[in-house]
Amino acid sequence: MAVPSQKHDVFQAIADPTRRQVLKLLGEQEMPVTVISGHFPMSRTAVSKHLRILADAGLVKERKVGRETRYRLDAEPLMELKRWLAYYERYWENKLNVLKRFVEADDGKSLFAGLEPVDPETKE
Amino acid sequence: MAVPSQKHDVFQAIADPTRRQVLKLLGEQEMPVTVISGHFPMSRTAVSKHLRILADAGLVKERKVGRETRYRLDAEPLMELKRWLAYYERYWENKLNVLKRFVEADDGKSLFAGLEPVDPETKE
DNA sequence: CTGTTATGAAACTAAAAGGTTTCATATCGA
DNA sequence: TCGATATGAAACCTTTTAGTTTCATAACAG
Repeated sequence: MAVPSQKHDVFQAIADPTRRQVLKLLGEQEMPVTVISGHFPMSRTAVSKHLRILADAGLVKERKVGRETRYRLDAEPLMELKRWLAYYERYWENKLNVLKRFVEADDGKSLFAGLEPVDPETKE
Repeated sequence: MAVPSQKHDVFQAIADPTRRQVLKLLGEQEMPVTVISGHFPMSRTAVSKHLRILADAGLVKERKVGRETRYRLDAEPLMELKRWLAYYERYWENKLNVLKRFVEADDGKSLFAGLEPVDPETKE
């Protein structure tokens, strides 16, 4: 119930440039497939498929209005991406990367190794 | 020169679960292909290909040490992802989403439309 | 009712992705 | 020098992906 069976995950969904553009477009405003596909050099059916993939990942929601289906952005699943990304932030935070990684990995023992191009390959 | 020709971009690179695991593994420590592939249920060659894709996206760096090649994480390209993601943060920040989007899009005119299920389909 | 519009499903295609196995090359160790 | 180790390149295979075209269905407008 929490995870709607998801054939496609967020990482996969945003891997395609077209789909990223679609997301951006739908951020502005809800719109039907025909309008969306007007922004792309491909058939409406192709865009429709992209929309299904996005919907699968939970990134867009659909709403029927008469004979048309309106699509809109749901950014919530991007939080997973954000969390994933957060893990790596420490690696680029600043010039202290090397030191920080070293300290965290080594728990403070041998504090001064690894600050030079010392290379763990000298391990024996 | 700035952009190293990149056949693969970051979005594509992290789309594959195996590659995400490789990244995580390499965050801990630099290591050669043989060691890396020991963590995966596939051939060394397959892992090697994943590494080339990651390297293509700039996410890993290689260093030759004798007969082996050591790979290590370079998280820098993930900043592009972070920037991309930042755009969407406003959509999940809090319950004021609807209001915020409306205000930003409309530049303050007609402040009270759109707060109800008003639906732009009533456009004529 | 009739024709037009909006859309998804189906069938098909070409190219890319993710693997495998085999082979060539370079470095190590003795 | 010789055999073992580490690795990338090549050729090949299978499944997915991104598109296309065609078709059926549902809702609208007269």
